[in-house]
Amino acid sequence: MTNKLFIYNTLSRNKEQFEPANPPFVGLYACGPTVYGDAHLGHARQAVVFDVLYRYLSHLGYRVRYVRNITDVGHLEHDADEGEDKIIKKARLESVEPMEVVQRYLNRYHDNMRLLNLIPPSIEPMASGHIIEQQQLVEKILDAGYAYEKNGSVYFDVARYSESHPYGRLSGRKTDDLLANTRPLDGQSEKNNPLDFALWKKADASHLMKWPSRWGEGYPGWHLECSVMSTKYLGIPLDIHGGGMDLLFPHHECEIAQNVAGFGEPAVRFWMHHNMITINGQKMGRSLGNFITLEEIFTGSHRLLEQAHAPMTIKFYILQAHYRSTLDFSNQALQASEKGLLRLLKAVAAIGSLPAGRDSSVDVDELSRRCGEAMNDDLNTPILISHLFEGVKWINEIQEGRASLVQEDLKKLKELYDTWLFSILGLQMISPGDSGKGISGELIELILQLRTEAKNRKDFEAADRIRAALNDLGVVIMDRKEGTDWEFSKDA
RNA sequence: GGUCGGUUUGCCGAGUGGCUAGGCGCUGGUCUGCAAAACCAGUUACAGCGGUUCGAAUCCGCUACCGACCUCCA
Repeated sequence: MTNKLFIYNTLSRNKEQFEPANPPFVGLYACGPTVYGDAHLGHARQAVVFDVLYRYLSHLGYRVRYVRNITDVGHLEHDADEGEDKIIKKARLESVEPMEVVQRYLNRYHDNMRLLNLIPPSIEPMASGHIIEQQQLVEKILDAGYAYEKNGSVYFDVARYSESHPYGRLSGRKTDDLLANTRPLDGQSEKNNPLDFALWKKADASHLMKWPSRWGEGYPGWHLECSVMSTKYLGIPLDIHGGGMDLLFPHHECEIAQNVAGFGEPAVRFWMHHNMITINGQKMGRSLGNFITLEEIFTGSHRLLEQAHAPMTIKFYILQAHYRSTLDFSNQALQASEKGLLRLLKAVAAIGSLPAGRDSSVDVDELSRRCGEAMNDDLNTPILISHLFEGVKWINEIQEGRASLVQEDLKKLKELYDTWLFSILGLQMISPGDSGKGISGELIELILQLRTEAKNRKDFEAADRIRAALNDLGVVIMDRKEGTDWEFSKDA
């Protein structure tokens, strides 16, 4: 497992060597958000994980088409029979057009993603823009005999399907178990079987978002959009389909069933699922109401937050855990990430001014190799980051004169960070200059000159007073051998 | 209830049989007028019990606790 990329495939529950179906092209699809509210930490994890995958595949030389959908219709609030579309519900609450809700939260989502320095997907299709295609897939499934129409709605026939195909393979479920453990539905269900799911739902007169179809006015079921849009833009089979573990069942299971029924094959080669962010040991989610939005984190406005955190801190915090592990939120964890990231970035910023040595006491090539090895092992970003800190140690030691690198190796070290830290992990330098309550750098320099003069007179009381006053204004002073350095404190 | 997963040092979090990740914190030291920063050193854990093995955090079994999914959720 050295120079080949291995990815954990949920289908096999094993790490498998990744090869695209049609090299050098890679089709990557990830389930994106339903835009009826602000993105929270969990959405950030989804986006960060697949952004890194996208970047890494590109780094390996693949030509990747990355598709991330936007769900703007068809997502039911409760049970499929009695549900109300989430977007519509929000629109009613806010007395606006459904598409106004979609647009508002989509814009905000994009703002958040930009702050996290994520590369926009190649294509970001919306469910509402693919109604015709979704209807076509419903017809195919009907023609194949795996669905039935009832009162203007169309349902997938799970029982029929599972006679000849394994339903539940991805999520490790058995149809019998599912049947035994499904709650009986309230009222009179139209569905033949509780396991059946909606492909097309009839819309009554009051429904805001609906489209004409041969079954009457209605709207598509949620699972349909991903089957349609992933295959439309990435073909069959497509290489990687990702999403949160909470989508494994029923969403992705239904997708596979739809694909097999409609296209004759499962369509997806690798299924990747990232784990959840937890808070107090519980999953952070919209339904539990225990989520913290990205906006709240960036501004520090949530009651559980002790301070605001920069987008890069959030990203670093996410990348310090492996994507298949749960990641627990806490102020302490976030602060630890922030400090670590600042130390890392500080060292990296200093590479350019390191003196070249006559020989190299450490092996940059070896470190670089290990970075690749970490990523090849199912995107082990925590290990990659630990290697990047190894380099930090070197940089600091070179500054202290206790290690050395020849010019060429210094250049390689710089390239190492350009590649792994900036290009693949997609982290950015945090510029502290925009904080500090509008004090100009020149003014600070002037004051520091006065302080240096005071120090030279041995008037330490004055020097300390100046330092304390500047500190209150958010300016941190560091006396070095070469002179006094300063920076705006992070929470100024 | 069913299925699946987890329990790692003060905190976060890697690690699938021997080579004691990493970050944060803490302690001591170097440097400094003092701080800060930086560096050095220390902080050595794997829920419990039993088994396999020359050797287990890592494999097997049991127990306890936690969680995810089974309804929408990244």
